[in-house]
Amino acid sequence: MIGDRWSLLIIRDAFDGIRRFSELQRNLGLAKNILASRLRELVAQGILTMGPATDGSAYHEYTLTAKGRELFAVIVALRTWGETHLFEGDEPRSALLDVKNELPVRLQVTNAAGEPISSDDAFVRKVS
Amino acid sequence: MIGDRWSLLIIRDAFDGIRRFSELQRNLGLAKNILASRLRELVAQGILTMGPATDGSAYHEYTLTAKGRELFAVIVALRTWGETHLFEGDEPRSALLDVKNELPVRLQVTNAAGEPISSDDAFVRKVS
DNA sequence: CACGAGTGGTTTCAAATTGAAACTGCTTGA
DNA sequence: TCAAGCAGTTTCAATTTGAAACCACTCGTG
Repeated sequence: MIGDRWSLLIIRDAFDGIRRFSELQRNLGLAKNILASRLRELVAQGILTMGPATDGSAYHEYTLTAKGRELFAVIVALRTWGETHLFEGDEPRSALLDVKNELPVRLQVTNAAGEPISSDDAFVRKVS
Repeated sequence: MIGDRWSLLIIRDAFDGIRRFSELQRNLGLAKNILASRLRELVAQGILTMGPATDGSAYHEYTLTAKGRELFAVIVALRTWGETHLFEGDEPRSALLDVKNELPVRLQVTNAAGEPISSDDAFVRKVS
């Protein structure tokens, strides 16, 4: 799933409201066969569904399932990191804003009490 | 960076304290040439650094830079999603816990006021 | 209602990437 | 001292990618 170049970008676009095959292809600039293959995989994994278009046309569109929408935090995290590290100086960038007040969205790793923590404050435990 | 199968897994292992080449290779089960190539790339991108080993041996080890450590939220998000969706039933899984109280770590997308939001509550704005 | 453009793919084929295995040279511990 | 481990590199076959051509269907326009 995360194991390739395009799947997460497709999911990101899906969160941005992109639903159509051709729109995805133009947006991402990937080959149509690769896009078709990735969409097939994402549908098979239950992250996207293919349904009839909502605009009345005979085409169909891809939308996120509940399982797919749960990737929101992943996309926000990657977007945040990318915005601060993947640009040099004056390149075009974008921000994720709250619909209501248009202030930037934030992402926090917290403990059970809701206090922000860093990687030093956490450890992994194997669970059988 | 996110554009391949192994880089994020290497970074995840780095957060788990894996620092040595051979340890990464055993853990991830990838070919040594691919691992060497990915480590080179990650170092070149300033996500990892290669330094002398801290255990006194003449070998060296890879550690996360500040830029790399800022990927913590991404790794936590992916880990959380994977734990709830990538296992069926009784397979081995792991949890990320707070060092102090051993309670699970959580991840939240919030607005500026700190209130949790979903993908419907946010939109992307292009900024020049 | 014909037709040119757009949609949503599949097929084909060359080029790039991956992965397994063998090989190398240095280090470590017994 | 010497076998095992570390940290790679090289080689080569197999898989994956990406560009381009092709195809069938649908839409809007005149």
